[in-house]
Amino acid sequence: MSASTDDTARAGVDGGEFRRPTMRDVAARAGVSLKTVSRVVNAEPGVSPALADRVRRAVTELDFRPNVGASSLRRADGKTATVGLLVADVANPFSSALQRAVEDVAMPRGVVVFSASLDEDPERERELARAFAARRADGLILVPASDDQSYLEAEVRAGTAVVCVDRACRGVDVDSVVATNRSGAAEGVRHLFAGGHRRVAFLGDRQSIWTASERYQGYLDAFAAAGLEIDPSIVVHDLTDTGVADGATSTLLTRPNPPTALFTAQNLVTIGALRALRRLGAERTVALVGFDDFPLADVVSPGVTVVAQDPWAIGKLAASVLFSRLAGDTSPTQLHVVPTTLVRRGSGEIPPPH
Amino acid sequence: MSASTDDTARAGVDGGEFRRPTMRDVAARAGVSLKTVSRVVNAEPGVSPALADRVRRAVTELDFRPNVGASSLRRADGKTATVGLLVADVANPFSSALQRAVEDVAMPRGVVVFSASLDEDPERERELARAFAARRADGLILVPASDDQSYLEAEVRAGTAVVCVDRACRGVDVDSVVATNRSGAAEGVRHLFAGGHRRVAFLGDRQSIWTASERYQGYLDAFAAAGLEIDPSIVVHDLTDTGVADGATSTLLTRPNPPTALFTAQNLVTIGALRALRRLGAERTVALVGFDDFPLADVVSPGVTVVAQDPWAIGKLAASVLFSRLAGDTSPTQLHVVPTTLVRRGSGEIPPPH
DNA sequence: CTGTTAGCGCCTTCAA
DNA sequence: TTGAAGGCGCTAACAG
Repeated sequence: MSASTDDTARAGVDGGEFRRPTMRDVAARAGVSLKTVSRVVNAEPGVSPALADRVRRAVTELDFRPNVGASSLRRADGKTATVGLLVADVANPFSSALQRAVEDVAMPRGVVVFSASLDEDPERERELARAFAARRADGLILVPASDDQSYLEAEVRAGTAVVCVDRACRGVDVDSVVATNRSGAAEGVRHLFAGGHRRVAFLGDRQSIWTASERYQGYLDAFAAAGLEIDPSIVVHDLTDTGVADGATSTLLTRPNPPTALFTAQNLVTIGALRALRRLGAERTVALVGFDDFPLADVVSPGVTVVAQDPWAIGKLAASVLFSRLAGDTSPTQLHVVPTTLVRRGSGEIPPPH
Repeated sequence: MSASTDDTARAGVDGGEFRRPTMRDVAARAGVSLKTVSRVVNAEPGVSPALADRVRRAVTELDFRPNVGASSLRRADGKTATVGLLVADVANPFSSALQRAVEDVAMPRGVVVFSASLDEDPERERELARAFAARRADGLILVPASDDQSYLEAEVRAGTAVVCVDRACRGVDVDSVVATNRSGAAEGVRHLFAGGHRRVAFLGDRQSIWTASERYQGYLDAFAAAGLEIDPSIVVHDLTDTGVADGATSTLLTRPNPPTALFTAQNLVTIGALRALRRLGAERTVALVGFDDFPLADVVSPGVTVVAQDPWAIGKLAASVLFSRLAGDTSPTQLHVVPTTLVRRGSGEIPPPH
């Protein structure tokens, strides 16, 4: 039952598994040398049509799949036609739009994408970058979870292209693509001021996250420019998911002298605030401006006014930069800045009471 | 400038790139044999602590990264600690929740995930499955876009584990994990009947998609069980994105004798219908039940009643099955069925006029 | 406990 | 235009 007297395509493993056909098998079947098969498979010129045809037939008959790992081992450029993508959470709409954009640039080039979620954990960032490097990804697109990417220097020197997205890389000289977090946040808060609000609460994620602290700076900028004092009791950080954002919003709105408007600095925070507003029946009395757009922001009522980033455009740009580096572009690295836009949908235009 | 007289770590490529250190480099630096390095790197027993330490130091000093491709080439099991995930669209909430679940099962095992979007294109399915196979993914989790996966047979025979999700695989004997599409859809429609509706429209995706046709069957089942006639003029198929779903809903509701309730058979269709309902100011007069839950379904007003699938649970199950197959489970393949649940949120409880 | 030899599947270099 | 030899980085099988 487990005896393997057949030496062509059976593995010795039990369960009746077959050995994958190799170029040698294809060559034998087509009656040519291994190198000729290699030429045909890689579309190298200089093979007579007759031979090429015989090879192609053998390839389909045997269901031959070239082994990219083996070929990159010997190949001059060592490329694997693989890139890695590290985001905060693939289930977050910002991340998944980014991922889709990267895919859309990679696929037409025959490049496949590794992806992984970091959950803002610096250790996971390093582990997964290492895991992708061990699989010899040609490039890495990374939404940094840590504040120092110098651990990537060896990879970069070895020829791995790296692009940081959403937050700039630090400790290593590579390209980054970021949005106008600070000025965009300031614009959102100014919009609330323009509507007559003075008590504008800030709800944001952990300040150790670069974008979170930038957006908080924008909030501060807007207050400073308007000559207004900040009330630290309506500033809340460390909101890491919708649940805690919901709770924090409740607390804020049910205390004495509540804010008349909310600025939520991240999409999950916005959604949490939205839930709280609805539960309290306050969605038409308390103004809300969120940073980062999300699906259905236009369908809830009132629609949610946001400072929108374009994750798809950001991803496209990041991937384009990555591939041009892989193609040999050695110009100085750049920090690419993508503008945000204020999208008025109703929630941000609610006037203060009085 | 491009001369390379240095033979240690410089590549001949211009641009000053460095060759990656190999086990040989580590061995030389630690003053041991290559095999000893291999043992330490792979945590094989039988290396004296002193040597192991020297090796580990050399590894960090050189920033050595083992080459998984090369190792799998020689390794007995040929495994790459890599799985591929093929979904309809990573940017769709159902797909991205699924992806996250797969990741959560894979990561603790040191397995990384390739992912790709198929956009319901059968050709892309085959191309990407082939691309993942060429990189020797140990397993494949697949939301089929085509109705025949027999092209995977060679992979399966070669030992690649395959699990189909959302729709059962056909043409190849592998595990599948699906939801109760037909009975769930019937339950959703029955719920509208129970609320007094008789004119219930069906809005769905292309019937060539297995889940779409199953859900349509459920719609038919509910009508048959209730002894009601179907009005084909309020049945619309081929709704492939939110835009066309929005348009179709508008058309349906602005014609004479419009339906009093909508059954939308996919999350993007539900969202499109929602947009149309709001634009027409009909969200509180026309009932709506959607198949498949989506973020913020509870935040819009009224909340959207849905037949919910649990993509995270489905993904967890699919990944568990995959890894148990990879671990050697050879029991007969199964069709795992995950139940759907009706979630009442308001839109499905709107009564008919009169 | 440590090292040597051979070869995984493929591409490079070079010769016919 | 075709093919033979050698080696990429690593591990299996066997020595010592």
